[in-house]
Amino acid sequence: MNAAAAVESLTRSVEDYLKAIYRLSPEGRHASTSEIAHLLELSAPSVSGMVKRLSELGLLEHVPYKGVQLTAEGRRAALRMVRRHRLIEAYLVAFLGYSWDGVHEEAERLEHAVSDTLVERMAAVLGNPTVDPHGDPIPAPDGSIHEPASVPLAEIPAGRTVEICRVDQSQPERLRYIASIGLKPGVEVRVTDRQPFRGPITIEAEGRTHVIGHELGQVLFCAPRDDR
Amino acid sequence: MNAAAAVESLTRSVEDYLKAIYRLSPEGRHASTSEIAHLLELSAPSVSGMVKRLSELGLLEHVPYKGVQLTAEGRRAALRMVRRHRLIEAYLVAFLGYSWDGVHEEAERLEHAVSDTLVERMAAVLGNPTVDPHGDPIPAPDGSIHEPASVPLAEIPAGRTVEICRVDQSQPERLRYIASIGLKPGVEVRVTDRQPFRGPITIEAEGRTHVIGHELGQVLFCAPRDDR
DNA sequence: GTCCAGATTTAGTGTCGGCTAAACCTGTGT
DNA sequence: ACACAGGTTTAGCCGACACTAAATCTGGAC
Repeated sequence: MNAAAAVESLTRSVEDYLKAIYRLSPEGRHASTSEIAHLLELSAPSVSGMVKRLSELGLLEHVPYKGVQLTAEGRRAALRMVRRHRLIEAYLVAFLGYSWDGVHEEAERLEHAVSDTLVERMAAVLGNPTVDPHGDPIPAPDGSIHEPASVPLAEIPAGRTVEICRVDQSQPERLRYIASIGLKPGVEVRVTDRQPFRGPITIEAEGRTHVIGHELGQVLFCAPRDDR
Repeated sequence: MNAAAAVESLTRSVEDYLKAIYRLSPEGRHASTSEIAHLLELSAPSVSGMVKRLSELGLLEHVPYKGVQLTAEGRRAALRMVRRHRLIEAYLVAFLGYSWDGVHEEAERLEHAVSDTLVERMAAVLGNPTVDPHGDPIPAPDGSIHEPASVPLAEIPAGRTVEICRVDQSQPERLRYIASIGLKPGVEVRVTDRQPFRGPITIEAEGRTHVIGHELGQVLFCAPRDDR
């Protein structure tokens, strides 16, 4: 409705909503009120109210009782936050001794406070990386992003060797466990055994053998490879 | 009145008020409502209201119509913010290419977002500095701070050589000018001439001669020295 | 001692962004 | 075809913090 809501000068809250909606509505799907509420740990009515305000600001499209979608404007703002978040994570891991399974919270607060200048300087000293420490792609300053194809480790047949390229970070405890056994993006993994019916998966990584549950296998993503 | 208002979990606003009051009330003096309002660029009634809330929180002592003073609790919180601010400035200058005359704003936002952990890591990689890029002392984590004695350049008699140890950063334009002619903490300066009646001061620094107004001479502070 | 200018506080409002309780849709099962 | 469960929205509320206008205090001039 309203024209250009300056992408800077959005509230901390608004930025969080946009990021959440971006995560929940890939490929033009709709994000529901309750999904957003759950992700942000807010009540459904609070979300309903904010959704109304944001759609009046022109940042999203609201179909009552169906859900919301980002407008181009909203998407730009969301991607800007994603870029910030992932670059901050990368920076903290590279230069300030953070472990890749624990940076999330710090980045969550910093992403609302840094200037564009600072973000770009961090990007520069990092050598303009294209993925963050969890293997998630970092959107370019212009908002372009390409999600490299990947398949969950749980779907790799026994006998294959793959490289972990991404780790789902939505469950912190799992993230910590994965980190504790040395699995992280870049590591080579050989699937030595896979039990049926969502059974345990046996893998070899860096010379050590681990048996992990099917659940964990759905949180680790590998680059699909044509070799052996 | 109230017991322990956790020093963490203060609002951005509250943190700004405490910092301002700390600056305005050295040595147990009182900060007036209008001074605070002016420094924070708020209306006097806004300050009055916040002062009431903060004194109910036990962070400051309010004597109506006279002014406010920090309590021990408030002082701790304020010093925590000052430490954050100055360490962030030092970090940005040292590692991210900021100039010492332009870091202030960035630090102003970041100081509210960083965790204690991050601040201490920045301090560590900096080698636990005791002064920031403007020469202002950085409070220790326990809140202790020692303001080294210093005198304005404007009061140094002609003929003396001194080292600049601190620069008042309250006027950004002056700060920029000072930086542009190469004057900064650590630089040696010889006062070659000083005109009476708040007249211009002639100095030599790093082989170059500058004539600066008395005003600028009050913004640059030097370590008092017993030598020549 | 009184008066007045200027500082301070109180009164009353507004916005942002949360909440709960209640009303309302919508789609599924029978 | 309809009822009902569960998700969604509306209504009404609250707290933090800003504002302006009005009332109030305080200290200095005379």
